[in-house]
Amino acid sequence: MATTSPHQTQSVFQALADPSRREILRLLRQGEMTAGDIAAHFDFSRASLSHHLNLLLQAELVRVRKDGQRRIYSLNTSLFEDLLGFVFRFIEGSSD
Amino acid sequence: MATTSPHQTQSVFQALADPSRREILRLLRQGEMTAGDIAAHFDFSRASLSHHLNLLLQAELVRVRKDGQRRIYSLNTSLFEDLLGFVFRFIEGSSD
DNA sequence: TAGATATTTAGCATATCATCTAAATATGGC
DNA sequence: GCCATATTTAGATGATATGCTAAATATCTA
Repeated sequence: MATTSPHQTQSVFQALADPSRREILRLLRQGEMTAGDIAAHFDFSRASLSHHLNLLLQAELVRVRKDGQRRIYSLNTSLFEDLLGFVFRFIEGSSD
Repeated sequence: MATTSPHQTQSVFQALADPSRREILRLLRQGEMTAGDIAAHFDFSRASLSHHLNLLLQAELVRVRKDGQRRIYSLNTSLFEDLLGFVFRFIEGSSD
């Protein structure tokens, strides 16, 4: 696994501090999803979701690509699978 | 390593979201310290440090015991060594 | 007991965060 | 080009977080 640059440490921890964002990450562990698909799992507005996704992108925890009018989000697995898998398994006791 | 209860997940991630608190945890990896010793490493007031320490205690990331007028803080290593050691090593690239 | 030291608690100001609605941008299909 | 759909951006607002100073609590020593 690659070691990441220190400057993004804060954005990673900050991104993980919100329960909705952690839930987004958990959803994405099952595979990539459009913004709309993700939104369907939450009560808050799409604008709010977009904001959460932006923070996750900044932290490089997720990636995005365009497919027509949709944007498809996926985990940045290189960082996520190793780190977050570990975190959820041992801290939350509820990974996949 | 013991699995922890889900209810403290939020307090753990929240505690880790602040850079000063992460720095406190890093300091404590070298051994237990009094509140005053910890305070000497930071610019903010002792009242603020006390607040940070409280959040770390709530998250069960640190423990405290009394020794006379001092309070001696230490890592709750059962949670910390496994989880945070991993996090700092791979995310921050700067653990020992 | 009085005074000094170590630390926390209380109360307050300011900064940051999560969320909303409304408007903007981009794409697809007719 | 026009309209519908998918999503983001902008701007505002209430809640939460971080920091301060002052006061309270606890312990040690003379």
